[in-house]
Amino acid sequence: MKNIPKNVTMNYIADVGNVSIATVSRVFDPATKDKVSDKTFKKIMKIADELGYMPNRTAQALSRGGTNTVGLILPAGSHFSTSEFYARIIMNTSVFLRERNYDIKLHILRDNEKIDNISALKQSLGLDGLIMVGIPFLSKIRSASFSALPVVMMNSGTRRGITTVNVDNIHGSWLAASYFHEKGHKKLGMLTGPSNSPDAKERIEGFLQYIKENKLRVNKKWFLPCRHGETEGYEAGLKLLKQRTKPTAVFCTNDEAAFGLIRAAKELGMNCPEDIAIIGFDNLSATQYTSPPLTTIEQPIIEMTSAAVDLLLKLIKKPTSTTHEVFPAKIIERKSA
Amino acid sequence: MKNIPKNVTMNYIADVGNVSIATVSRVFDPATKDKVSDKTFKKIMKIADELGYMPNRTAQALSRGGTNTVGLILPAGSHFSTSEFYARIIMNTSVFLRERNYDIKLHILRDNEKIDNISALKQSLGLDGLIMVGIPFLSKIRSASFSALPVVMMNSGTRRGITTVNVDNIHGSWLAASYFHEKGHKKLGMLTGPSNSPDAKERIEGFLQYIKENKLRVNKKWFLPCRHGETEGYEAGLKLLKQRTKPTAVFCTNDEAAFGLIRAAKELGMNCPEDIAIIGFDNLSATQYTSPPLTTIEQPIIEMTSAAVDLLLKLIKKPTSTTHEVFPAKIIERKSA
DNA sequence: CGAATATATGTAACCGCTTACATTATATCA
DNA sequence: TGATATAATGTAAGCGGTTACATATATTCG
Repeated sequence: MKNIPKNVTMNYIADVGNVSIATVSRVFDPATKDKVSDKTFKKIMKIADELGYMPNRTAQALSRGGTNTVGLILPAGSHFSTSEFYARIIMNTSVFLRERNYDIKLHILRDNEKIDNISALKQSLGLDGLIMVGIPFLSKIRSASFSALPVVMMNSGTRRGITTVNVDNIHGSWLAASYFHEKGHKKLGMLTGPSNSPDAKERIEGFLQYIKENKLRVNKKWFLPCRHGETEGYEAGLKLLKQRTKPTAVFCTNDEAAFGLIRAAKELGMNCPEDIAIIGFDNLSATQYTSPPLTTIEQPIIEMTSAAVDLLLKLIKKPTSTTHEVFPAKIIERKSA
Repeated sequence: MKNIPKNVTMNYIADVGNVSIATVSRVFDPATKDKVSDKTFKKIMKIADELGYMPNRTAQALSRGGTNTVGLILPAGSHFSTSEFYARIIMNTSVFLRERNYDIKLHILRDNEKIDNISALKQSLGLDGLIMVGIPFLSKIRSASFSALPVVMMNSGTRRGITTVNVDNIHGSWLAASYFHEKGHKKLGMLTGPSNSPDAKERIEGFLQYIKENKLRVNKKWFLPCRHGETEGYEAGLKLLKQRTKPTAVFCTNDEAAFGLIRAAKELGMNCPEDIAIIGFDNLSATQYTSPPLTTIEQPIIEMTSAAVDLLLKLIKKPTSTTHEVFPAKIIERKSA
């Protein structure tokens, strides 16, 4: 018996089995394995088994011109390392892709990293397609290069020529305003989120829309930007609530900011929801634990992720026209408003 | 001007630039780019820029015999999709690897997926190395095949021949018991976690160790297993606290179970920490929001992740002897104990 | 100025697999 | 049984890079 090489390759299996490399290749490709005689198939499988052989993915990828792996691009950010929202997306995407026999490469953008060439990024990472989450508008990207690529953007707004998946931010925040109003609030404020977030932008829009529809007064001082973290929410909250005249109800573009706002209110001796009503966005698991538990707007992450994956795989198989899917937001009623 | 092919390859760049493919290759390899004349370098760079060329990772990987990507293997689990602990590990690993110019492939184990051949997994996924987190002992793995591979296991216990990174579970839970005892508690109980978790096992051990050292009574009925989720903690908590005689202090192998326990206690009309003291493990961010805020044991995730990455890359470069790193656990004092 | 040395570039084999096409073995049928 | 269809296997050219080695060009110096 020859001595086993460090890397068992298809070639080696072919040698041992006394068949050609093509035959071995056929054995390992589900699409062609029935072109091989039963006897040969079993023989090769046995050898491979004993030698612990599996086809080399890299070589397959090069040869087939596809890697069967998809990139998940996420923005970095200080608050990021703990954000449950992104974590859920990662987990779900990973699981869904796995079910469809795709691998997932995680690519967290560095703080100042620009993406000016999606195509190169995809190529350089050895990817078949990309799912980008929460990426602010990328000015440098020629949409031309874009539309040809299998890319779907989640929670990044809607853009022509790009397949997108979004929650209905407008209606979601409209819901929040409406909820406040029904409870009798007339002075509505907002922690408006990071200025470059597409999601945040739409959430402001929906909130204002309700306000206008119902002829409520809007006070610009009650609309404060704030990054999506607890600390940031706390600081913005302090600023917001220390004002002479202040809102009686505040909507936050995400839950973490709302957590901070709750802390700020508490610190200023205000009671929630009596003195100040609060609604968040995302329905993170911690919303159940705060005092009071946080009323919030939920986005159907599982459905959205699943859709993103399906759309992407469809695009990979055949570049079709672009789609925009929008999923309903839902208010989760707890005790903070 | 020739028409640009759909896939710009090195060959094409070479053609356009009127140099050999080898030269282009040199230009793009940081290690060899100074072997190219300045003039040529700039010329090629300019062309590549205009054509949006980047070397194909897959081809590089095949040729170089390394993919520059590392796999992160995580267990699945129902509670999983929300577990912040794993999310943090994922984020940190991703960032650290990125800094070192490695990519990360996420591989979430299916519910009943066995890993019986690490080597094949690595090969088949096109990976240079593996970081495995929270994987219970894998009987089928021949440790032989193991030790030769660049693998580091995190939070999976310590095993000969495998490089591991762990928090000091024993001391951490010893700390919890000691904290209870100092507060005057003598009747100590535990939600002992999933039966197959290496972490949980050690946490039980450390807790019992303190109990024995201090000659406290141990009541087996106060030690209940429970998977690491809020619901599971709630259910186990109910069972635990409905007993005739019950503990006055309960240590949970993770925070989420502790959250459930808090809920169960509340539901049974017990006050925390007066009637029942509770300590968790992990210091999830939600620990600050519960009522009362949860006292917990923290593991230095960032340091641990960073160590795991460093150890792995070292192993990839040169298979050395295996290491076992253990990081200190720390008690984070809040209001629940 | 020509030989020796250093620098820049080119040639071609190889990485491990896929696949169109060619070839050979086996089955079918008048 | 020989011609022909069918099934099984083999041959070899890629896929897009890397790199040892060969070659050509530039520099240095007695």
